[in-house]
Amino acid sequence: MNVVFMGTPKFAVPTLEALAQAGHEISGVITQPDAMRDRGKKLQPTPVKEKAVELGIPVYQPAKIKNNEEFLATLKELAPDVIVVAAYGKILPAEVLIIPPLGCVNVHASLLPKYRGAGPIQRAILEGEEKTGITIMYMAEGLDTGDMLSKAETSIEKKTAEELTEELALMGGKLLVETLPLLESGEIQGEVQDDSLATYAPMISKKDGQIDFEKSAVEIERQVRAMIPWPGAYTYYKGELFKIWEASTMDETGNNAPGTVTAASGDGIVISTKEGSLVAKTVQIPGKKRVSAADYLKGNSIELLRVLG
RNA sequence: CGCGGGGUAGAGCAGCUGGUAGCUCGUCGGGCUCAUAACCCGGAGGUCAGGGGUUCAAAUCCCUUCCCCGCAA
Repeated sequence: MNVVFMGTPKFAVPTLEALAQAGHEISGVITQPDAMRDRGKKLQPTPVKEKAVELGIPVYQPAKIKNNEEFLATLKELAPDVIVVAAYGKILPAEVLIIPPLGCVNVHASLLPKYRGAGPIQRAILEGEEKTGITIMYMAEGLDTGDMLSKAETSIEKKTAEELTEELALMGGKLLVETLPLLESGEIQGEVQDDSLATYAPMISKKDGQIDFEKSAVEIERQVRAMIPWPGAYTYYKGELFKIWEASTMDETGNNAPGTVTAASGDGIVISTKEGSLVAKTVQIPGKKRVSAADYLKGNSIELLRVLG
């Protein structure tokens, strides 16, 4: 099939690869414009652009999609049978959605209708879901509201958002190439989403990483996993940023105020919470690398009974 | 050239108002102990990221290269 692919971050790359590997003719790749991504450096291409260039596919990076006649014309010229979208980063207007005969198909990282939106993976972890997955769906004008075509599941367990993203990305590419032929032959039809079950997963922001020790240790541990690789779960120790990259929980709540450091050893830095205690296993302070609690304590002292936050 | 922190023994850090380097952990040897990831004694281990400069003398001051990281995006 003649496919136009739209995607931006790392998550979208395996889908692009899967499409190419499945032998589809990818006439164009649309991705976000290059932007300043790293410190000090200059413009950086998106992961999808890098892969597209590697595959020798023409790349388009329109600054905007809406009311962009030139882009619309280009898209029509590419004459895709279907447009595949994976974490592109912008809402597609109706005039784009109607271009491909087979429609626009989205690879979404949740089991819709739950977790519509830009942060489905992290939100599923935060909420303590046992499983999540991939939904391949038609795109509609609403946010992730289109009819569903296929799904695949995986368990969350103690995975981090980074691990889940990688896993789901691969899963998404696989499921997509399995779904496309069925779509082309008309063997499957979209299943309408039950809006009453829908939840919204807003994009993760820096602030989502701030730890609130008034929550339970279990919730905070989920937050730690959900904030990997970005922005990282953090609190403050003596006014300085203190990130926790890996943690476990203990049942003991104790009598200390939430956020109090109650113990520090090679096994971890124990912090009391509203319910249970959090044991920080891997931490990081500004300008330094992530280190195990044991390594951290070799050269840094931690004041017991100090309250973090 | 977005702002900033940092590269010192295997690991994590101190020293940085210049005079050949120190702490904690680990490691090796010994001692104590019923016993120990405990304690005591002793030892090994460092071109102080690379290059250049200032100086009688630089980890410490100046210039530069490489690498790591926090913030901001």
